Amino acid sequence: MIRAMSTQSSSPALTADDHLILVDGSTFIFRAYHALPPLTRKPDGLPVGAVSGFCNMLWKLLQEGLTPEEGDEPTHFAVIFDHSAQTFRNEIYPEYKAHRPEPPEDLVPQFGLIREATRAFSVHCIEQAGFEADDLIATYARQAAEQGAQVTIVSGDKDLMQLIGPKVGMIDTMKNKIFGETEVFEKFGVGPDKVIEVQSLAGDSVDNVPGVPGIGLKTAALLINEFGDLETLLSQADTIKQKKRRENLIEFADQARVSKELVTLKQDVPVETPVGNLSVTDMDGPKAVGFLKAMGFNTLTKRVAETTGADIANVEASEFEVPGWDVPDHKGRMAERVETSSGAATSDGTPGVEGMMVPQTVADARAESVKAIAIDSSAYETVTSVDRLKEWCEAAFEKGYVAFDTETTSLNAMQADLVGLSLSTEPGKACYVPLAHVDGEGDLLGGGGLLPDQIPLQDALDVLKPMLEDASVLKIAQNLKYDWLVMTRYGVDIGPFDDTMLLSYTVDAGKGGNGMDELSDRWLDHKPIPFKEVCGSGKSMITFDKVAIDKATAYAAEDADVTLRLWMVLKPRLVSDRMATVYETLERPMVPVLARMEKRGISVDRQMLSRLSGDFAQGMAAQESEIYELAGETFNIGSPKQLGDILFGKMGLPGGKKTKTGAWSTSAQVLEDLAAEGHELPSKIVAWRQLSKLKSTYSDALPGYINPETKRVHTSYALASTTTGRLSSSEPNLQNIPVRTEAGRKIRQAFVSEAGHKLVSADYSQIELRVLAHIADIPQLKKAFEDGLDIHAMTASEMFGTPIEGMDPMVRRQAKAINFGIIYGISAFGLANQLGISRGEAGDYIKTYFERFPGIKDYMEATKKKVHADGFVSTIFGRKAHYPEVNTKNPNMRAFYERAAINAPIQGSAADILRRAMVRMEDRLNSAKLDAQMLLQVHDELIFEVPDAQVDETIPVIKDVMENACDPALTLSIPLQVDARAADNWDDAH
DNA sequence: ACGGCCACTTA
DNA sequence: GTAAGTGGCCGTC
Repeated sequence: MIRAMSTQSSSPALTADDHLILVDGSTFIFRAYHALPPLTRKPDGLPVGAVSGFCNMLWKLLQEGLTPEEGDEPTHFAVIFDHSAQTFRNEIYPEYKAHRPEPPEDLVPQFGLIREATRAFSVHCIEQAGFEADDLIATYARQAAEQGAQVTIVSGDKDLMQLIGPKVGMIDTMKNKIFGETEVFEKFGVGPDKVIEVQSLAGDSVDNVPGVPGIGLKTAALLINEFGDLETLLSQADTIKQKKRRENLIEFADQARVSKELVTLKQDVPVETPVGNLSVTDMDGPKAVGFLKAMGFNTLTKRVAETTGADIANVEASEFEVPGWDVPDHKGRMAERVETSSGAATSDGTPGVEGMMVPQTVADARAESVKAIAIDSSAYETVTSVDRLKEWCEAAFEKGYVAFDTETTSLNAMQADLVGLSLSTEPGKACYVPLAHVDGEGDLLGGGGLLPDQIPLQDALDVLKPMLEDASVLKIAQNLKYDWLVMTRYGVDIGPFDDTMLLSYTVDAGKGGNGMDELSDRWLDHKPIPFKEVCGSGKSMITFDKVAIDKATAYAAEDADVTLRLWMVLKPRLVSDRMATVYETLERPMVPVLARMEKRGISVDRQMLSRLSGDFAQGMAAQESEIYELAGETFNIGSPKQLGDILFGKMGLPGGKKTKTGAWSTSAQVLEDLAAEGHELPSKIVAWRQLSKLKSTYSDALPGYINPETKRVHTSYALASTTTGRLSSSEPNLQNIPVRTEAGRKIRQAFVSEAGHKLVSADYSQIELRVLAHIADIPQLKKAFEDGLDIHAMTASEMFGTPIEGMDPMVRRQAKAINFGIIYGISAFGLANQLGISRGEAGDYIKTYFERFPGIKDYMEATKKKVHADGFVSTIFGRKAHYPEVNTKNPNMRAFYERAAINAPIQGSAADILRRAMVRMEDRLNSAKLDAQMLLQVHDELIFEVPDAQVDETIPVIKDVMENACDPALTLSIPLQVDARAADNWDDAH
């Protein structure tokens, strides 16, 4: 039942019985935009997230009023908007709000829609040229209060707090917070009547109100409480004891006066609509329903229809134009059109000449506006007081987002100590908070004492932690996994967040690197200060804590500034390129998952590795003496050049392949061919090299990665380093631990579980071939997987007509090589090499294969066609892999990119599936009350550490998550199969 | 000290 | 034939 709304005739005067509600539309729009997940209208991708938030808020307000109590229903109601950026304040102070970036591109079309929404709900929609919404609110509030009516301002904007009084209240419906004198006092340290005095001293970084340097909210309140008001303070400034404060108050007195004008809301705007005309009117049900229907807000449409009695079926969705939004289905593809215009996209991802002729992409437009504000690394603030740090956090809360970066003593996050951190809330405005800088000069004299003017670490963390963990502030970082790992060691659990590296990777994988310096150059035409310019490089490199604080500020704050700008440029591309789901399901949630895996690490048996190194050395020594004897001299076996001279020069053996540089190749393949001809030396070289590799890369190197504190090895996973969506692992790479040879498996045996635990390895069986069967839709392959057959034997049987039972292993081996070849984008050349057959024979095999499985050929041709036309290919979950140079004229390169493009959807889809499993795994284990810990990922395998007693219970859960990882987004036409085993070491579990 | 090349390891 | 990372050698700076 709709609340009684009097349609009283507009009267110029209000009475004590009246209640005026003034909704601050502008700040609400921004809050709704940032607080709510992005939402787009179904048919055309029109962004409507903020509109939805606004409508829900307005409806709730109209339905329920401000509080559950009766009697405060409004008699007058209006939503007030800002009209334009330029106001009388810019005449007083041109820099006012100058640092404010352009609104996000996907918010722009929503401004008009929200005004439409207001009118659709039959609510007065007020705006006036030359005045901010705040001034209109101030004027209406004063007029209504003077006439004795009650006024409630709906806003979270602190600038409106100066209006609070006996008749004027303020409420923040989004945070469900009522602002009274107490809250004002908490915020400003003074009552509402003195708020402007305090603001004019403290200034406002968000609106770029200058204030007086060195005076923050705390000091300002102190001074105003002592002197009463700004003018009294300024006239008696010479009596202030603190030298710097006194000087600043005298020097910047006029700046304070200008600030006061800026923050004082104008209460005498010649309003075009008199306050008496703002009376509440009955809602026009069909009108509201028509609008909501057009927006596609099904739930709210239904609710409003029920309440107003409008008949949904009989109401047409209203029609209106959205400036800046083209014909449906056009806009969403603009970004791709830039790419598809042949030759338009250059390798660095920027549109070429033709790109200028099509509508600019959202990101391009945003890049232009972000670039317009200069990057000046000398203009950043060094935060040295807790008060200033609090103000920066306040700014982050105000904005709802903040760019964030840590500076540490090491590139290795697991052993990096925090040195400082930087924040940025708007382009051009960033700060650095030094925390642990030491004297860099005196290290020879045993110096290294903590430098002065740094906030004690714990004090800073106490201020930062609530903000970094608050759900209403989006933390923006470049490669957040690093900062997450650092901060977690200081007890801070960062969230929610965006990662600019992952944003770039999501939309541009394959177009180039995703490092900050490269992205900055690509999108902002700006080269940030290189790290080596601050810390040096190589042997003379210093740790960041030894860097002078002013230099550190320039470098670190610039990183935060650049990160924020990159976010502003890249985030809209999720919408324009329709990649939001990929980012939100396959990229962003991987950050905490991988961070926890890295943090856990895995245990390796140091003594076992040490023994192995000894064994390998012995084996190598035995080979060495025989090699020298056969060669007739000693030489460096590890030098391909010297080895080539011996083999192909001195000994006169026939050379096989040549390397890229023209030298005779000494690859294992060549040496094995020579061995097959009866030569003794080459096979010994091969054996020596294998031992040498095992020793240097694994048994010698791995112990050096054991973290002294945790006694475990912590690899680092790169989320954004492959074109296909696979992860990579480094320092150490735990994705290439030997498994093929007996000697190699000894290394794997050194990866062990803790006492009382087992290692569980769970791997997908033939996941890439299964994905291929699904994508290319091959009936025989799908049937074979459904029936659980030996896929390679089935392939051989299909190709050569031999029965599966009693099949020659060599025939199966050939079919297996062909299956793998298909995944790799097969060529006769490659297959011939792999199988040691002629190019002609290999070509015949491929021909036969294509005849038996014509769908494979179709898939390959379609993929090649697509990559040439679009410059990218996609996985089954929509991840893109770009090949910007696929149209090169060099036939070899062209074929190479084509093979890569054929492989990418297969490899990438498998990678997506495992990512989905990983994102869900921890929750599923937790809710099953299992203590299994996910430790490693190796492309088709996950390794867990599981308490002995829980192994049997855990394995089915792991298998279930992995085998059903595609649900509910997608149903594969083949089953996924996971094999899992438990053992005390990785080799036995595998 | 750095980077390219070659070799070897994995999925 | 796809996708990665690391270590030793060796020429260049």
